[in-house]
Amino acid sequence: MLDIQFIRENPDKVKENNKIRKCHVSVDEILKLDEKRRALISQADEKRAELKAGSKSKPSPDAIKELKALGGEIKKLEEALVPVESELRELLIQLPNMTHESVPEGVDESGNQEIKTWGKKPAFNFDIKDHAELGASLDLIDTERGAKVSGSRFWYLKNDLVMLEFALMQYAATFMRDKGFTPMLPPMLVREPAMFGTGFFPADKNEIYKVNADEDDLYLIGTAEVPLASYHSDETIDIMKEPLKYFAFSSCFRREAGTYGKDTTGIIRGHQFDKIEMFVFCNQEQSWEMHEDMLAISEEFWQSLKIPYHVLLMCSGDIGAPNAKKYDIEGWFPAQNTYRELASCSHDTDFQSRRLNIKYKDGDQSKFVHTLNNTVCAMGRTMIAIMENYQQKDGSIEIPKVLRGYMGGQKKIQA
RNA sequence: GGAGAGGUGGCUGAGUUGGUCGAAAGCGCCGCUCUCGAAAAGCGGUAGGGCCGUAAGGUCCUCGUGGGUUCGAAUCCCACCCUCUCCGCCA
Repeated sequence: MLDIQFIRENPDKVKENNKIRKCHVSVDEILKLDEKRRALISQADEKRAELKAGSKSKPSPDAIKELKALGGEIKKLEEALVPVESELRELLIQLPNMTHESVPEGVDESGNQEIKTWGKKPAFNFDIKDHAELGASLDLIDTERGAKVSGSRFWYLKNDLVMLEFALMQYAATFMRDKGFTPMLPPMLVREPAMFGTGFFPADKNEIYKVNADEDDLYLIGTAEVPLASYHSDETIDIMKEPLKYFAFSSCFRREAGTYGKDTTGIIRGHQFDKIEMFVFCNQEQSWEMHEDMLAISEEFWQSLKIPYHVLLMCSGDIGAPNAKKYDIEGWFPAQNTYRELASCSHDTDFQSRRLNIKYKDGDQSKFVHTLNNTVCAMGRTMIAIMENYQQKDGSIEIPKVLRGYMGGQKKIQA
């Protein structure tokens, strides 16, 4: 959500931003409604002040007659205000965040800039398998029975792949704790305000599962970002010296509407996966540096797993509505001969904190916090990267050195 | 799921026969006085937000949330949310 005062004072900037963010909401319409709204409020306030003054002690019968009339006028103004406010709000919540100046302009993923590559892509002297083939031959993934029980895009993980996920979770959690982040296990069902506050509603509503639609107002989270961001909602937090840094494990649920036929083999895209996410509440002065720090933490993580990757600076047309700026880290997937998204590092400035009402005190000034989020480790995709990059000629999979300690010293996954 | 109690400012907690109550008191916090300094004591200040205004300031809204009754509501009515206690059930 943008500050209405900012829009009032910088309509051209907002219009320009809408253009590069592919948003078609009319800024002029917003300004018109805003003006209407303020006029109505002023009128109503004036009359209400009159009414209040007149009602202080017991008024005479004559005075009551007048006050009654006044009350009617106020009611009329209030009724006129209702549609104006709801229309204004409807438009405001559709506006994307203001784009940071360092973000390249572009219409889709073709506009993203590769700003770094790391690691040597493995050279194989044998015919490599993709992760689905490896999963089948080593009895690690059962997609057929997943579909039988729950439908398409569901699966069972089995045997050493399960143990590998537990090892990864343990490794990633320890890694983040050692970086000074507070470990969390959040609720995976949230109410509507949490979804709205983080920006998933209204923009991505059709991506979200609603539970017991008629009975409960609960939604399955698509990422731990939602409960983490909402953790401090309606609070004033103390972050002038140090930001508040958290990481959380959660399962993630996504409807994947409109992805028919996309990534249908293996476990690259499913309705449910496990992920560890980091989330930071930061003051406005330190947040841009924090964003770079978070990217650096991610890079260190992938380097420790020795997964080749590159970093993309996402363009204006390919970032989500809450983002002011975003980096993606894409890992090398040898069987697809391409990079695929492993992590997404976003700076949302005060877009979420305005909706969630999270502030901090800077001296005697009250300001909205900046929120940042970044994937630590999405288990499924990470395991694909491990399986494919670490596969051996004999069909086995080597286990990355840093994970072996969490698997009782096991070095390989083999039949 | 059944029965009951309750949600007031950073915290504790008054206020429920509707009328200068956005709200007593205490704690906490900030400032000043006293002191070489600190403590104690005394004095003063101390919620958030909208709108108008360069500002000073003015004005309105908010006592869980949303509606309603009334000239006037923290106080009355309705719906919802949350917390606590007891019973039942349960990983």
